[in-house]
Amino acid sequence: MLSKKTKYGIKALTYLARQENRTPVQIATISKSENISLKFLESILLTLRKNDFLGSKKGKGGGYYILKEPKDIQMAAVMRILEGPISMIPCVSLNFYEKCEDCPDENACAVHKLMAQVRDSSLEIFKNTTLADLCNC
Amino acid sequence: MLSKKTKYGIKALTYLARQENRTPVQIATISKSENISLKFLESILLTLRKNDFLGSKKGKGGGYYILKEPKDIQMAAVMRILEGPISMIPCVSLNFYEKCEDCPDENACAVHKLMAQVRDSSLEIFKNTTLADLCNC
DNA sequence: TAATTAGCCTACTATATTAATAGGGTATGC
DNA sequence: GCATACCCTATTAATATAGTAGGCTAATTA
Repeated sequence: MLSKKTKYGIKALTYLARQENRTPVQIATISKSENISLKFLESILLTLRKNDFLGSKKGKGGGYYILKEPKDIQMAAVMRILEGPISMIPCVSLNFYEKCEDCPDENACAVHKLMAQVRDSSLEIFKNTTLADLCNC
Repeated sequence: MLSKKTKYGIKALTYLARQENRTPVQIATISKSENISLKFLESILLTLRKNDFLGSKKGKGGGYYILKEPKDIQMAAVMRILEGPISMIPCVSLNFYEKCEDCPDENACAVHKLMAQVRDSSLEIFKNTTLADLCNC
């Protein structure tokens, strides 16, 4: 299941991508427009800022704005920051690999084999889809 | 994330698919072989039996056995029984659809658009992969 | 420079789900 | 008729998610 964190994060990114001239938008504005808990959104935007997707401006007239061109923001990167691994199981993860405790040989494991295929196809979509594709800009 | 329930269920299915002549296998045998908690596995096999993937035989010499040919068992069906929806978000689910509370128009929703693509590609894999493909039998 | 604005940061809590455990019940077969 | 092995319900522990609370700090504007 996709977490609300990721869902809200993607919605906020598309909202900001649609702004012209990178005008800062206040958290409260996005919160109201997208029906997202203000404080929760605040922490999500903070994460996106720390990972160099967003910039922020303090004080009056401040807010968040997008740093890169939407077409240069791969959804794979967004997913990994907000959601974590793209694969459904750690033993097939490229960026968050972990061995299964119960599984002696992952090359012989049916689950591993299946989930590796799913990861490949999902990853291809996330890599080939940019923020620009999602917000029509 | 894939639940252990699904992971264990798939492992048990492949184990049973490899048995010749549909000889019943005891829960304890699978539990030891695959390093799965016996009681947890018990409930998983029960679910698979109730959904007509497995048959069971009580008493001495009893156990579980597979009912259909492994090549006729789509992983999509297994996933839906054990894991639930294949999509990452209810609003794009074909079998477990739910509207998002916060989203006024899902056709305009970036998350919806992205997740629909991911569901399509995952579903295709789960539909085209059978138990026979996973256990080499 | 003082007041206001709006992001920054830490900590806490409520809820739900998952994973596992416990314990007894019931049908089967030798 | 007794041992075997599946059947079923209930409970609990651990974990992650989602949301809340409250104060701090930097920037802006008058």
